[in-house]
Amino acid sequence: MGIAERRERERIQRQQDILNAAEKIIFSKGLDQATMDEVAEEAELSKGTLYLYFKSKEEVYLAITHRGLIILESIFRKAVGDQVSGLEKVFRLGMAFYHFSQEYPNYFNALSYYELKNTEEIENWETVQACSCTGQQVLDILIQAIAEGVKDQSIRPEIDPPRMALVLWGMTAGIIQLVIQKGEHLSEAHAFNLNGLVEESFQVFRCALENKG
Amino acid sequence: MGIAERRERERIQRQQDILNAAEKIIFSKGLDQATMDEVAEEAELSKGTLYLYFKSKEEVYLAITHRGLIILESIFRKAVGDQVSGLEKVFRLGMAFYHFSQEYPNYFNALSYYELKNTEEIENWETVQACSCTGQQVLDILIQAIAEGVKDQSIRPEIDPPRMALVLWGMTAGIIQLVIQKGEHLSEAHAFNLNGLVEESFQVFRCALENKG
DNA sequence: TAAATTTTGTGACTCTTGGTCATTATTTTA
DNA sequence: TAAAATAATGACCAAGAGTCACAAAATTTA
Repeated sequence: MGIAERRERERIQRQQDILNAAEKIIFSKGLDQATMDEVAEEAELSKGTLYLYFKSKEEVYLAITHRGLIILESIFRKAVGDQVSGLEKVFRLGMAFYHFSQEYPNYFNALSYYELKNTEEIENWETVQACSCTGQQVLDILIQAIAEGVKDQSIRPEIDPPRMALVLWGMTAGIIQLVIQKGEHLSEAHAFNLNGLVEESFQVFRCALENKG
Repeated sequence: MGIAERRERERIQRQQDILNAAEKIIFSKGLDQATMDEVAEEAELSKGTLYLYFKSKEEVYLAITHRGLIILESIFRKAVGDQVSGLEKVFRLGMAFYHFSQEYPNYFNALSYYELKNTEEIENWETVQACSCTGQQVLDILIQAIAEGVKDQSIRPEIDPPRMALVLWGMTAGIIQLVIQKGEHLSEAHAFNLNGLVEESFQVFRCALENKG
């Protein structure tokens, strides 16, 4: 019988409804200011029900983070869709990450929060696993692009794709975060034009990767 | 009369005592788990007294962050003390930052937290100003090193010191954070040796900065 | 279809904790 | 030493995360 399946579908749907409500509240007021009561009201459910679907507020936010990662993965896949050199793919991934941060700032924030958090204590949570997994898939796309670049000789042969992928990821996340978090403050304090700083900073990578052989 | 001065000294001392207690608690249990009651007990003061010296828990942590920035500034000054090329100074600053993160991981975490936070709403706080100011001084050391490098021709002439300083800062913070936060997880999951990844990643900067003219 | 059983939902309640304030203690001044 | 100013206290409050005994709804059984 398909009742169990339908139940599962409904369960997933409820979870998504709750996440939609949570996003509305959290994205508008910020994680700290948002309360579970508000989320419950927005979702037209009682607070107790939220806790039937999520272990805690933390897990709700983690689930939202996972949504962000899914979106990022899809964006990354599109970014490497064209038939271009590995090196070019790496740059497109960098730009894609930046555009993601511009188009979905709230998801980007969630991601930064997640990367700052120590998830060791809660590593057994389903949602942490999911984030970990999707995060790895996203990283794999970058590793793959670098590996292709090494193969097609657009990227220097001595580059180790997994290691370089981590380096690029960390650095790109770092510079984007700097720009979007401290951007306003820096630009008004020093009449600093931050436009293009991210794009510009990708040039730093170019000569590190490019094969001039 | 020197009573006002002595009072001011005592006030500063109390603040420092409170911060010492707060560090003990927060650094051992983490910011979220640490309570103001515990801090008060550790400081052998009543909770109310804490609030005579700090506006909130947030400000206590911000003051701790400021301590970290002061330490970092001192480390940075030492790092550029020798008579070496500007380019070399930039690398020494990168390594100094990394060593700081290893020697004072709790202060580094505080810094990451601070850089993630949106301090716009509380920009008028004394402590935020202090962090902002010391943070700028730290950045100035880097800007100065780059500028020296441009002058002594160890760094390419078309590099704009303030912009490149931001890029290097963001990227370095990003890669260090990646390594220390996700390091354990990544290394056990993929038999990944993260040793030297930071040093290695500084090589990315080398060809971006180095003047081959 | 009606009763029994299982699943899902509820909201009043508890408990923790950041922050306050009327009161008390100490120090300085007159 | 009395009055005034300053510092410290801890009982108290409010807010919000998370719980649980109970209720409603859906499903199964008879």
